[in-house]
Amino acid sequence: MIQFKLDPKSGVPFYRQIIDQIRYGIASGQLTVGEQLPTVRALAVELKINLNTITKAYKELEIQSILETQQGTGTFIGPKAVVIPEKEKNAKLSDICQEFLMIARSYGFSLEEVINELKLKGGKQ
Amino acid sequence: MIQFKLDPKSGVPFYRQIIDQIRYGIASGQLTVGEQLPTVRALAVELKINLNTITKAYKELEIQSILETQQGTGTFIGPKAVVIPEKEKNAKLSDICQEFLMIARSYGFSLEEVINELKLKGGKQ
Amino acid sequence: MIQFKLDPKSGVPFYRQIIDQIRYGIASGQLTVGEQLPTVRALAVELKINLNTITKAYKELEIQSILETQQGTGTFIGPKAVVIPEKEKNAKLSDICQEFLMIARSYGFSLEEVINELKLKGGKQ
Amino acid sequence: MIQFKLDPKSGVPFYRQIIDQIRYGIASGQLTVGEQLPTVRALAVELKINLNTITKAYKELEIQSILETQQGTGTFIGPKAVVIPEKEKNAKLSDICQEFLMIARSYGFSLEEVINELKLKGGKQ
DNA sequence: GTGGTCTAGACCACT
DNA sequence: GTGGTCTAGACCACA
Repeated sequence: MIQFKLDPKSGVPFYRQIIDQIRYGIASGQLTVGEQLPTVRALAVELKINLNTITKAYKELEIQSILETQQGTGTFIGPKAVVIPEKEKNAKLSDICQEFLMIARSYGFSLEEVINELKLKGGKQ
Repeated sequence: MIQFKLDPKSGVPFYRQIIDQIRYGIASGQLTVGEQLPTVRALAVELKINLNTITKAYKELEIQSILETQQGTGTFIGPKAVVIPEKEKNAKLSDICQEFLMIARSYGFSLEEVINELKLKGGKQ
Repeated sequence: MIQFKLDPKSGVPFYRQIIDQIRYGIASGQLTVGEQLPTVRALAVELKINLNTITKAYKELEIQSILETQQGTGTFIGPKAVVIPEKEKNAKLSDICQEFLMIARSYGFSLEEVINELKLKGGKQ
Repeated sequence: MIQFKLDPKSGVPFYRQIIDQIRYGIASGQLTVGEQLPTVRALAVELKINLNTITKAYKELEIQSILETQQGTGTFIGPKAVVIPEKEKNAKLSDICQEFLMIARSYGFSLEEVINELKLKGGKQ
């Protein structure tokens, strides 16, 4: 199971927050292959958002072969969910670090400051 | 002076990329107080993007008192450009680290991987 | 007798897969007029799917006069099972070929590729 | 450019028909890399369907790296649009042929009948 | 002008 | 009950 949380102030669209949390849930082992996700309706009620927004998030993950849906049955973590090609993974890591550094530096933060803050936050969880 | 580069694939809007690069230019000392920036027109031609996009970026930095526009003369780095309140700075640092960690984790990257990559990238420049 | 197989990934609904396999069983001579089909209950257990799904498939074939259900006895291949009006048959052939071509082309397959693959597969059985 | 057509009777969802037609347009050379697609609004008016339906189709193709969208600018055929891994392509060909044969046979059509019909239809276009 | 997101609500298809 | 599709309409963000 997994506890979803939405932050309306973040500027990140709801459906993307859901996608990120599911991806993180899988990567961190909270969600396991074959596990059923909350139904679109249940999650819509829980998060107090529209049903279509949940559908959109699930759909995108299905296209990416991370989720599998069976109409009339439910939505499940797909078997390929864990597999991320090493190549693609490294490229992605490089990408997001690059962008993050750019932003951090634009505020004048040094590499040390940033890493300290990350260690602080990272240690908590 | 400063060399602007735009990446259409990054998902970061053009005007924000420009803002980030100017802020970074100042923080890193490439841009100094009083220095003149390219005219909107010149930059629009150079980056092959719409004039309004540049205007929007300059305007937002002007609101933040980082740039100063003199009618008919041009746009300059303002005197307050370097000053960022300590309080605001820490909050910002926390914010961007928080979001970055969330994203990194959604791809399954560990804190160590991320920090290593950052050190690698950070050392180069 | 006939061995049913369901493919959840195909996108084709279960009840339709069952219908197709029964129709194919008849057309290929594996199922003969008067033969008894598995009970809905038995088939539901065997395929590990809901009882209603089997019922739906049988019911649709009953409407098409391909199956006959005798209360308390079971479901059988009806005597009209083999008869398909020539007109309807040609229209159907045209329909399914049309749709198949559209799909094949959307993936960039040429007519030759498709026909070769079909001959390959068709020869096996 | 490309001429879109929707068939409400086909049972195939609108957004999927659009996806198929774009894929086919690319595969057949009617749509070339970098070409701009109709705006979501324009296409919605042209096809007399809701704007969201077009958005959905474009979005799915964007996730598949077939289209690229720049907010405020438009939607374009992406550079990777033509590249389909040979492996994946063959698997797909096998898949769709398999399913097609199954259906064709369930109606009692022989391999010859089917191939003749396909040649007939395929020759026209 | 472009696309992006979200809502409310409807109806359909499948299990 | 499950998910799938579509509409009408709104408001936002970007160029």
